Parts: sequence; C-alpha cells; structure tokens
Amino acid sequence: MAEQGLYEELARQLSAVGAVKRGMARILPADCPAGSAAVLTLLDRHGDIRMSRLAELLSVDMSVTSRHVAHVAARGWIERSPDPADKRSRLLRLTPAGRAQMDELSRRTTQLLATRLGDWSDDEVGQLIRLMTRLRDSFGDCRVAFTGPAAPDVHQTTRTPAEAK
Amino acid sequence: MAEQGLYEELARQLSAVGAVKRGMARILPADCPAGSAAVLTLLDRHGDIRMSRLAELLSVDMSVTSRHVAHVAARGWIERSPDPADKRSRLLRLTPAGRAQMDELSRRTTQLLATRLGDWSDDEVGQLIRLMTRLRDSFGDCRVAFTGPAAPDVHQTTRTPAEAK
DNA sequence: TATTGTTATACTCTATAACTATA
DNA sequence: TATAGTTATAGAGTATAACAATA
Repeated sequence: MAEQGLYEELARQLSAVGAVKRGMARILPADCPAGSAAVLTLLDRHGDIRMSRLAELLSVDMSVTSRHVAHVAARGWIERSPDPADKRSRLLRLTPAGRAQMDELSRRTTQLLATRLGDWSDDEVGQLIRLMTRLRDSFGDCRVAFTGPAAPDVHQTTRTPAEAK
Repeated sequence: MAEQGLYEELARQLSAVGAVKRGMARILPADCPAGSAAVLTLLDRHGDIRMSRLAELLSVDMSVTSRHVAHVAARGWIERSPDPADKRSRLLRLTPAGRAQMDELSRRTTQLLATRLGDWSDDEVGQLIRLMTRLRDSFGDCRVAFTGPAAPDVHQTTRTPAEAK
C-alpha cells in the first residue's frame, strides 16, 4: 500500500485533470457535447447494446444515460430498436450518420492530442492509459459511496437504489 | 509522437476517469463540494495568494473562482484581506478552521484511496501521479481552444477574453 | 484605458424520485 | 412484485458578458 502523501497528491491530480477534460470538450462540435460523444464512442466499440449495459459502461445512472441517448437519437446518430427478447428493453445501434459523426470526433480528438502530446512516446501514452484503466478498475462501481470497513451487500446496480422499506 | 489508436484510447480513459472523480466527491462533507475542496487544498499548498493566481492554479475562469471562494469564505475557512500593494486585489489565506477542514478532507481522501488502491505499490501510484502531472503540463492552459496549425497570439489569461472591437 | 474581482445568466452533467410498461 | 426505461426536479461546475472599483 502506498503512503499517505502519495494519496493526497493523487487526489490533487485527479482534481486537476478536469482542465484537460475541458480542453477536450472545447473542440467538440456544437451539437455534440461530451455526454453525446461518450455514447457514440461506446456504441462504436461495443456494438448493439441495451440502455442498462450502456449505463454500466458510462458509470452513470440510467436516467443520465437516457438523456444522453435521447440527444443523440434526436440527431439521427443512433437508432433504438425494440428488443425481441424483452419488450421493456431497447437495443441501441450506431447509424451511418452516427458513424460519420464518430469519425469526425476521432479526427478532432486525435488532432488535439497529437498537437498537445507531440513529445510523448507511444510507450509513455500507453503507460498512462494502462494506469488510468487500472485506476478505474480499482474503483469499480463508484456510484455507491463507501460506507465503512464493513460494507456488506453493496448494490452494484445501474440505477438509483429503491428506498429501504 | 504516438499513433492514432493510442490517442483515441487515451481520450476514452480521460472520459472514464470522471467516474473516479465522482467517487471521490461522494465522500466529501455535505457543505464542502469538490470546488471548495480544491480551493482549500491549493491555499494550503501555496500560501497567501490572490484571486487571479488561484484561478490560474484551478485552471478555471476567475468568475468561477470567485464563486468557490465566496462559498468557503462564508463558512469561515478562509479570510480575504485587502492587498496593500493593489487595492483591487484581495489576498486569500486559510484560517485555523480552514486548516481543520483540510485535515478532515485529507483524512477522508486518504482513507478512500487506501481502501480502493490497497494493492497498488508506492511506485505505481507515483507513476500515475507523474504521468497525470505531465499530461496537465502538456495541455498548458486549456481554457483557450486550439484554433488551427497557425494559432498566433493566444491569450493566456485567467478570464473571459474581451470581445474584439 | 486596462486590470481585478464580482455578479447575472445560461448550459452541461449528474443524482434522486416518481412514473410507465413490461416481466 | 421486480425490472427496463423515461421524465421532472434539483444541485454542482463552468463559461460568457456586463459591471464596479482601482491602476
């Protein structure tokens, strides 16, 4: 386990990385904010999935997912087809227009990072990716607050837990 | 320079790290949201500074800084004394109550990270800190959008640029 | 005239809770 | 009764613009 000073410094850097995220968001098309871009990226990578699965991948509540999805669907970038196996569900899929939008997003993102990180090597970028991925894994589902040393029966759902009765 | 696929993956991980940040925010005291915690942390590290300097350190517009500072000042965690050298400025300083609040924040943050990252070594945490710090440096002041290959005369200010007349 | 800081307004992202329709 | 998804509401964070006081 790492020492306390390192944890405090890591917390500081996590806070500061928001500036980088805002820099990335600033180059997005006007009608495609970061939430929409995240939906398109995940659908591009994971193929046809359901809302609940997308909410898991986004690590946000399904109500949030629903709003983002509605936004990209309204612009014709995805289609929502009924799930034959469960009429409550909808299967999400990128449309050709959505794929074109993805290409534009990749183009802009790559150009920005290539400019800003021009002096980074492949290995350095890969290291950062690896450590950030592991960080996310170590946190698991962060939408449930850690409640103490003994935290039994933690919900790992995608939605607001129902009130205890 | 790194290849395109790495840039796209890095962008994805930057987007996903938001879940970790939300997990950190969730353990903060109710009257001390992330913005307030960032102000306290920076004042703790950098001593007495002015609003404009704090805005630089936060990498946000000074209007945002002003709001965060007003919040922590209203709770007695910092004091704003007039700058004898410039009557427009105010010098910010942590109060004893503010330092106590900082201690509480450090305690909670450290406990959370120690739990989540219990299987990380000092070296691994240090690596992540180092790479995130470098990432932020490589982006510099991200509050100005990158406008193209030839971007002369880029403003590096802490406030909304005045409209060109 | 330019700069420091504040305030008003608008937008994005998120969580909570209530609701529907299916299971 | 429980689950998949939607919508309404509220709170936090941020940027833009207009403003007041001082340089």
